Order: sequence, then C-alpha cells, then structure tokens
Amino acid sequence: MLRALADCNNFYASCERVLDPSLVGVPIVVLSNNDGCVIARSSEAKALGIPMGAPYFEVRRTCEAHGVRIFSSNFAVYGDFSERVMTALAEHARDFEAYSVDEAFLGFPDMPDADARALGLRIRADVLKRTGIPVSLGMAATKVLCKLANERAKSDRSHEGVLVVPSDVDGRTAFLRTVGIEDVWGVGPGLAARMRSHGLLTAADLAAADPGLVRGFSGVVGERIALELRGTACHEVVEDAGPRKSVMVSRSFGRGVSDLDELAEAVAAHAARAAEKLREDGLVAASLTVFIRTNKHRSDQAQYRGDESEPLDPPTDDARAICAAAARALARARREGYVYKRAGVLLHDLTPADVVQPALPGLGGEADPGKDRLMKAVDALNRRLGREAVRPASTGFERAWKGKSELKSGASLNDPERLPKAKDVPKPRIRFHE
DNA sequence: TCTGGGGTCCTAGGACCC
DNA sequence: TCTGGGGTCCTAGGACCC
Repeated sequence: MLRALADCNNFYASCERVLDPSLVGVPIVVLSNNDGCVIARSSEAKALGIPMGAPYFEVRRTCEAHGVRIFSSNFAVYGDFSERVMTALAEHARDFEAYSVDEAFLGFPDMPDADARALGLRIRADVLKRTGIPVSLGMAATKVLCKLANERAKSDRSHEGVLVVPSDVDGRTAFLRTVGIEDVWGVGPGLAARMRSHGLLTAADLAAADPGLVRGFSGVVGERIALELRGTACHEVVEDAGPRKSVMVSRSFGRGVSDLDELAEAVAAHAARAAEKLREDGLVAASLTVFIRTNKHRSDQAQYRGDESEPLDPPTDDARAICAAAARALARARREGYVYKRAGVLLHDLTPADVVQPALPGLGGEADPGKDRLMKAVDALNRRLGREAVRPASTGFERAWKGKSELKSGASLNDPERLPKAKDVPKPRIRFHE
C-alpha cells in the first residue's frame, strides 16, 4: 500500500509568517518557553547557521546582526493552525494518522506508484492554498521510508516538496545508499554507534542485513526499522492511537528557586493544569509523580534530582485531590540547600473516568457528589475567561517563579480576522492564550 | 547572567509463584 | 563440593521522537 508522510515546513515559523505576511523572505526564529532555546527557524534563519535547539543567548548576536525576527512560542495559535492543516490533509486519504503537531501519515490503498507524485503535488498545493502553510510529502510503502523521503523532499529543493521512493529493489536501494545510518528514523546516537560497529554505515546496509543478526544486537526496534527499509510494513497508519497513557506538566523557573513555599506554588499550578488535561480527555489517574531538578548547566552549583510518587485512591481528576497529593510528594522530594530550576507533575495509570468503580462506603475515598459539578464549572469559566482565571489558591499570587515569554507576536485567536481565510475548513474551536 | 516540554516503547532485572 | 526450571508481573531507566 502506498503511504505518505506530510510534514509542515518550519511549522512554527510558517505560522508566524501567515499571521504577518510582511515576514516573507525575512529570517525568523521561534523560541521555547522562557525564551530559552531555538525551536523553529525559517529557511533564511537556517542559512545563517542558527542551529536547532541552540540556547538563545548563544545566537542572539547573530540574530541581531542579520535582522532575524524573534518570537516567543505561542502554542495556542500553532495548535489552531495544526487543526486546519490536519483537516485539509485528512480529506485526501482513506487512512489518516495525525502523528504530531505538524506531521501526519496518510494511507492510499490501490494507488499505483505512477500516480503518486501527482497526488503528492496536489495535496501540497491544496494545503498551502487553504492554510498558508507549506508542507512536504515523502511517499513510499512504509512509514520509515516515507520519513526518509520527506526529509529529502525538504532538503533538496529540486523535488519541489514531494519525493516518492520507488518500490522496486534497485530504485529503493539507490535512494537508501544516500542516507547515512544516523539519519534513519528511529536510529539515535546509541543505535547508530552499534550499527556502525557491525559495519552498517548507510540505510541500504541496514536494509540488506540479516534480520536475525540485526535483532541480536539492536532488539526488535532495530529489526523493525530494517524490515521497514526493505518495504515490509511493521507500522500501520492508525487513525485512533488510543487514549493517552500519561500526562505531564512541567516548566523551568524564570530563576533559581529554593524556598519550599515557592516550589509548592509551582507544583500546585502544574498539578492543577495536569488535572485539567485529564478532564479534557475524560480520564482519571491512579497515581502521580512530582519531580524537581537543579540547573544541570550550572556546574558550580550542587546537583540534585528529586522524584516522589503518590497513589491517588480512588483514581481521580479532581484538582483538589491531585494538588494535595502533589504537595505531599513534593515535601518528600525536596532537599534543603539546593537551588531548583525546574519542577513537574506526571499523572499515570490513567483510565476512562466513566468506568471507575464508585468508592465503597466505609473503605475511605468516599465519592464527593459535588466534585464533578465544581470541576465542570471551573473548566467552563476558564474556557470563557482564559486559562487560570479560576485556580486553586495554592497556586500562588506573586508567582515569582514564572518564566518569561516576552516576544510573542501578539497574534491572537480573539482576533480571528488575522487568521487565514479557510472557506472549506470547519471553523476551529477558539482557544485562549496560555 | 541566559540552556524547552511532552510523549511512547522496549529492556533488564527483581520479586514472586509453582 | 554439590544447590531446578520455568513462568508472570512490575518497575526503573534507557532510547528515541517531535
């Protein structure tokens, strides 16, 4: 079966550009939370040698010298663009899987190879017209091959954004010979080193290797990659990935934090947001973990990582119960005498909220009949008035631990006129800024 | 001075059982 | 000195991804 990976080009930078067309041709960089790291670059910014993931302070001088426009990330807006792109893509394929915020796998049963490129070009043109976002497509028999083709479609402009990997062995092998083993999807630094030590230097080498041998030194993960490179699909295009298995909310602080009360505010805020995500998905959690970290980049400071878990019995989505458990876990995780830089809350053992057994009277954890109504009211208010309009008092008032995000484009979903016209796309749910 | 956040899957090893 | 052989389940941590 023919499959495709559609991936937005420089997604966040492209979003900013749609919102402000005067940015076309101008180098753009989008920064992570806290304005800490570079997480997206326009092609002009890449050409200036600004690396992905670079700390902003390291590239600031380069940016200033070349008039690079800098943006704090605005995930609410990017999420809205993502919905539009996904809606458009999904119309073109029978099988559709939204893989990440800016990527989707497509499946086309009964599509002859000969028609693939024309199809890819049509999809690309349609998404661009309807959303303003340029996408590239890699097309092949398997997901791993699609991924490699997509990367080549992006990096080599002669392909005009669409590359089809031939399904015959010779054509495929010729392509795979041009892909280094470390550039294969799923092969990270560790696996790449092991592959090289067994003489596998290119994707073609891995495709030609004996699967049993590959399994021996790289497990089923490596074996599946090898099979996919030969055109044997191990990963289907699945519409419904199933319910999520964990929820995490974490942030770096704007500065170092030692004070327990201040840590507790941050942890309560993360716990409340995590509980909110849980309710958005109709799930409850049976346990949580709180973690706190010192600044690993400060070799002059004592290092410590604290992780403590706490059961949630009965499983719950109640912000109050989750904040209380998080506070208990934090008290155990924290050690005196360290400067912390980051805190987070993880919820795990998630199950659908509607199949949880009601608590038995007298065994603890009695049901709170007002809980659901209270949480629904809080969620409704926050949807209308903006995130954290109503929140637990334990999440603090001064909130000196918060990081900065000073360079937002100012584009707002409260101002839908600034978004691209998308006549054929269902109007997206309007969400508020974080 | 300043260094992101949120996931999934697999494996190894221990606890426990018959 | 010699000291079974499987199983399953769970967890922590590694590896990788966007």
